[in-house]
Amino acid sequence: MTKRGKTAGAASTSPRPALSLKQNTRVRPRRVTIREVAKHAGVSLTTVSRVINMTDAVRPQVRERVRAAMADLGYVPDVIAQSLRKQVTKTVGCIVPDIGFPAFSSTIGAIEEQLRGAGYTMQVMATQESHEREMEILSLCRGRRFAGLITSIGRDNDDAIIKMLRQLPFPAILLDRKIPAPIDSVCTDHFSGALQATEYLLQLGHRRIGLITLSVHALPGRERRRAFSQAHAARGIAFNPEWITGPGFENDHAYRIAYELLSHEPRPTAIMAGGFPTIGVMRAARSLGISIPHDLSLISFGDTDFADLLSPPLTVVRWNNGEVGRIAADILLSRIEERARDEPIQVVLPSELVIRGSCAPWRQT
Amino acid sequence: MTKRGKTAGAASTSPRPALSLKQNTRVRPRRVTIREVAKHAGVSLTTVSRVINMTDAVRPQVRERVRAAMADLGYVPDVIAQSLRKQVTKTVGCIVPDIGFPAFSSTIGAIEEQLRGAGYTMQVMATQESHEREMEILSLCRGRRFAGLITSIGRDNDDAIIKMLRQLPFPAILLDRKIPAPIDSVCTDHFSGALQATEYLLQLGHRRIGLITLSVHALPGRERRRAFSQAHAARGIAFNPEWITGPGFENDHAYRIAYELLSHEPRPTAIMAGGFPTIGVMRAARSLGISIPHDLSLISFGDTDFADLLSPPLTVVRWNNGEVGRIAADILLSRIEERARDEPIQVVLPSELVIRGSCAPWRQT
DNA sequence: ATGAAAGCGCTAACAG
DNA sequence: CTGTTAGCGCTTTCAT
Repeated sequence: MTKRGKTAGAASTSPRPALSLKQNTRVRPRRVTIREVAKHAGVSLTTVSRVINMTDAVRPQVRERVRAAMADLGYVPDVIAQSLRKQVTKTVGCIVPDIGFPAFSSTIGAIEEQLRGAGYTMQVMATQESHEREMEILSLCRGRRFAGLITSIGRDNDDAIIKMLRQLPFPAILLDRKIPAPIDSVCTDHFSGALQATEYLLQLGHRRIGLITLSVHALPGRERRRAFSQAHAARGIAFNPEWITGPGFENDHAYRIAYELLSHEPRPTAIMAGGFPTIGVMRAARSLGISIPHDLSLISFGDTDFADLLSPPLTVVRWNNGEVGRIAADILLSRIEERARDEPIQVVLPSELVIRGSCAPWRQT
Repeated sequence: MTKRGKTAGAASTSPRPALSLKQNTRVRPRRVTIREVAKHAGVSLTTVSRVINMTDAVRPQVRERVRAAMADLGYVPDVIAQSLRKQVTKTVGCIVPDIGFPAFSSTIGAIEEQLRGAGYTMQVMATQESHEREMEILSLCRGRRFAGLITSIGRDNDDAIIKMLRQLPFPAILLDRKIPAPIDSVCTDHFSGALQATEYLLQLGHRRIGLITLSVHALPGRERRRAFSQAHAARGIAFNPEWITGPGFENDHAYRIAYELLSHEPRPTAIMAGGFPTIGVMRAARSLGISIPHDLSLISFGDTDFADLLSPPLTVVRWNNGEVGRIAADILLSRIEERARDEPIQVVLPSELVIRGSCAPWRQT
């Protein structure tokens, strides 16, 4: 940690440090209240409140006087006080496992944009995939009077979490998760994408396919496994359950899993892996001298900007994370503003296989 | 937008839709107040408040009674009311140009983690690089009673922004920006990284180098330009100012710039580009049949997980965005809790050249 | 060790 | 159209 302090230098010419060591302290402007604005404009609080909220007619002349007073004094209404009084906030909570993780950050970005457009702000919290943190955060949310909550909780079959979610005093919407409760959700159709991918590999002649994806505790993990099984079953092909595995979000975990998977014979001739894990697989393959796609075919769940610049260009299952966020925000907003019908809204967005260069036909062995 | 509604089904057996269309409405639990807890425990509000805040001694027996009442009723203190009363919030604002942008999201992730550890939450806002939005957001922040603000404002030489920043009623810290005001900041030493990169290229014999980076309105852009010039000057080599250009954060903008740069003779024999723009350059080079590193050397500002998996593996200037966020959060926290000395704290973190395979010696032409 | 009362800054009846 | 008044849920003197 390279810290280089830097003295302000302004008063550095004075011979001795004066008594007040605080002379450099930036004096923070005190907050101006509605009361002072009222006095300055020669009206009552109510009138000021009215011009702020445009809730009632105010004589134009007076309104301008108040506006001027607000500008003069640099008045900005205290959102905290407003929220307390109105008993509502314009803040939405957003809980994800990891903010820095690209899939989440692009979703979060879209959510923020959508919320902001509707006059809401967003508070983001990361669970770091810890159940404990998740509970902590959820209970914290209860106290925050959020207008709503958008979340991709870690596992969707956790009773304690589900209970907390149901008890929230505001609407919530799930991202890529499904729980046994009447709650809105926006999911990607990971089943269909994984099905296409598996079938493609099977068609190419692969008979030993590995699957690295989320655990069964999250919808995408379950759906991909289901698609994987179904595609195999449809052709009467058996698969090795040991080749199905679910890593966390950490980077090198996938590397180790892939290394393990690829270093025992017989090894998979093809692997399908989550976006991040794919990088681990590529690295493991390189370490082991396994060439893609000749010795190993690879499909990534999730497209990226650079996927076509890798060598070979990555074949992927593609969907739109931004769209997931945007739609989730829209639905939540409609729920908050009670524009939505009572039934839970469940949206499923498509995913598709994008064939590039990381898969090759498998010579029968 | 594929919306598939789904009826709740529970009451679907009833012959006629009953009068209450709202029967499926999830009844949101009403908020429990401190008053009810007090009544339930047979004590006064004050006592309950005391056990919440552990601010005064309460007889253990009574304390347990209150605790039980809180648990029974599912009481969670109203943070809004607490904030209003205490005149402080435990929320920090965070403003960046784009949340989905990897460099920012990893910083944001680290900030959130650090803040959460100290009991703070974070509100993120994106400016989308719009000056107007920036002003809007900044003024919104004033009203939010944030405990502090962490921001990477769009341009650091904008008087209106600087003025707003100074007038904030809470401490702020800048990320990779420097403004003429006594304000804390955490920056990466982009100068040194860019200097190493330029010198490396020059050493390899390149005499026509292009630079694609942020505008001069942001510190990194200025520092990289300065390093670029200095390295050239030190060797008495001239450079073409038209080959220095600053794109926005959008993806294909860089592609167009690079395409332009590379399609006129004489064209650069080497390009240094920001992280995202690098992808655009690679794509442009591919479109034009220019091979890297043989026909064009390439250095990226900013490392990524996949940089070594590209072909060729990307030579980059590397620094640590997470560290920037963590340190910024720490400093802000120390400022908020008034543990910091009065002088502005300016931290500069190192950057370094990581040589991989995307640069080659240039045959003299 | 506990309680009563006075607000934090603002909005929403309710009168004029 | 404008002002007076009563809180929102909580913390904090100040008494007891």
